[in-house]
Amino acid sequence: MRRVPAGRPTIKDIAHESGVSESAVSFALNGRPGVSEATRARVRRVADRLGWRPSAAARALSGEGPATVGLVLARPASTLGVESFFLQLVSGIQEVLSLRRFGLLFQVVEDLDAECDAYRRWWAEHRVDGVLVVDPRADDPRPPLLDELGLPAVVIGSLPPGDDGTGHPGIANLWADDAGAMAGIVDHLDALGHRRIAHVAGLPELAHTRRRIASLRAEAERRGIEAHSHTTDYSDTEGVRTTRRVLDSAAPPTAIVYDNDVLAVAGLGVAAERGIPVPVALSIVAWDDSVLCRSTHPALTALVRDTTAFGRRAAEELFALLDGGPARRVEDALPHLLERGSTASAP
Amino acid sequence: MRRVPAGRPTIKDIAHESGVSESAVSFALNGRPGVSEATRARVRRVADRLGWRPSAAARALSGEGPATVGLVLARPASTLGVESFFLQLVSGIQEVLSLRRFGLLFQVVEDLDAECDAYRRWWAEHRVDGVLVVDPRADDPRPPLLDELGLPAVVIGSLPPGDDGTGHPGIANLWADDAGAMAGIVDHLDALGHRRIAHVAGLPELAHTRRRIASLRAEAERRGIEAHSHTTDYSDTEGVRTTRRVLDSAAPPTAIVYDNDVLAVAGLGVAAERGIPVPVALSIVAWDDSVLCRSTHPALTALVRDTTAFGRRAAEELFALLDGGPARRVEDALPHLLERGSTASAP
DNA sequence: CGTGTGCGCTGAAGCGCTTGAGTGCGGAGC
DNA sequence: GCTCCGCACTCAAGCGCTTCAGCGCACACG
Repeated sequence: MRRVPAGRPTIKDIAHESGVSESAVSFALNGRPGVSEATRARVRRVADRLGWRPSAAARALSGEGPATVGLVLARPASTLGVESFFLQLVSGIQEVLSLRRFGLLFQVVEDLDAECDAYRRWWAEHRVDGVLVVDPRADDPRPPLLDELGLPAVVIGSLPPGDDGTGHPGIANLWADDAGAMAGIVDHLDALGHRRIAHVAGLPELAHTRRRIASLRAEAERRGIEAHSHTTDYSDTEGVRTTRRVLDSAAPPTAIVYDNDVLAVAGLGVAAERGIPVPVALSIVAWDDSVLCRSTHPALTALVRDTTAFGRRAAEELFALLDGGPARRVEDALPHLLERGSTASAP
Repeated sequence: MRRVPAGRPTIKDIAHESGVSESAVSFALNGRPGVSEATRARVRRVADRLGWRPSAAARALSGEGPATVGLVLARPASTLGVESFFLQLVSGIQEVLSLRRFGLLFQVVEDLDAECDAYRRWWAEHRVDGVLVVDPRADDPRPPLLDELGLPAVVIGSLPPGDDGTGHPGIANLWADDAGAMAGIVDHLDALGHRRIAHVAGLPELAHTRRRIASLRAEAERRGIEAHSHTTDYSDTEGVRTTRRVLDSAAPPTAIVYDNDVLAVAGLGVAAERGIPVPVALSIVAWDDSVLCRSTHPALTALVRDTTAFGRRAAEELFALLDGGPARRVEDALPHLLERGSTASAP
């Protein structure tokens, strides 16, 4: 019995072994016409036996593209690492990528400029076939950049109010209905009798922050509820500070909506520190569920969405784009509010 | 003025433009001898002007390696996404990788088998130069596999008790002194008068869990303190359940050490639910600091380490290995205990 | 003035794969 | 029996870069 050649086998080895040319092997293994079924089967068998895998580099060089998708997370180090959203998203993305043996090139950077640099570099170095863009924002420089580079991309998240995503024909968009979700929260709080609501929001430049703020204002106005939004940088420090300020105001809210789990937990901490009973004197809602929301006492009422599925859909959309499909604008399922122990009737 | 050629410029374009051969361009741009300084400068200028970047694929194909490092995170979906440790580690890793324009290929998988598959695939497809391995465990199949594949690797984290890391010559190790850190915690609690300590630990198969458990037992025995460890899967659910069980025992502990921030927050929630005042009646220590530990009320006393620096050192160690250095075994700085409001004298 | 030496550069091969242009051959069609 | 066609396959070029052998030239040396 012949030994498997040392090092990784190449199609040349397979060609040798099965007595056909390299091109025949290539045809056979890629399932394209030009070889008989008998030959195809034989070649496949030999390839399996030798444990052959296509060299990503060689494929990339000869036109196929590097079979890799890029993802950049632009977050200052201080806010890094606690949000549940992100790894779940990645997990979903990879479920889909792995079906086609695509890799995920991942980068964490400090700011938007660095993110754009990363895209440029990946493009210039032929490192990715396309990218997934998170945290869309107002006046976002990334869609025009990616359009210019001709790098297929899916923007994950709702676009800023007024932007319908048609400006950049090469860029697809998978959006969550932040406005609708906020309306649902206000609905719930309204039904509980809350008339003063505070909203501790995330970064003001993010599109979804703007959508939520706009939706809160509209909904509150419609119902004659008093509501104010306060943006933060998502850090616990600002979560604490903002919560304190809000509670110190002349007419403090009876309910606070937090834009993520970390902020909500920080807010709950402030309530505990002040001896304000939750939910009796104050209701708390967290946007995005996570382990955290379940761990606190009381557990937090949270807006639940299937982030893994969200990631899956984003990756599918990107594949559709890579396969030559149109850049669509797709809406994700509406998240739902899971009532736990942190919301109750207004005092 | 000549237009920049459409698409990405190649060294051929540069060669044309600057009137030398492609090989001269290659020499010039890679800083190797064989070209005059004048030519080198000229070529560099042209390359800059055209915005040239080496094609990762072409480089990879011609011997240089793909300039990419792999990292797999094997976690069941349920435990995913809340630990602060991970993204910080990645952030540190990338600070170092970016210095040499290396990319990070990242994968999240369900279990260890899938992780090994990922390594095999990356190796076969020439996708990575080396990998970083996290969560070392007892009877870990990964070092022998990577050794066999000849894939340079750095194992991040302490090896299991009894394993000195010399078994696999190609694999470096960056370890944190979990035993020493645990000793420091016991020290602190002992000084506060605690005589009954519980340890809500992580996954029993992980090496650092074993080190911590062994160290706790040794330290407690030495001081005549009663101490028990209880392993969990890191989930909040088990954190809650284990804390309840521990507090229900005949002689409940006066201090609990949690193996991560999520477990600790879950534990604090149980205390709140039962009306047990922290730290008056119960002290809580969290292993690994994070936003979470600062957000709760009271804030959690935590074992602080510089995870970003840890990541940086791991990446440096991998580069050293790729540069042909020996596979070393390096110890990271000892973490320190940051006292916050969750520890006090024993009741 | 011839030879040796090293510098600065060129030419060509090769990495593993894809792909379009052939090539040989058996069978259908007249 | 000849042409024509299409199938199954081979050949060779090319993707962008590295690298090694080699080559001409200026200069130093005897």
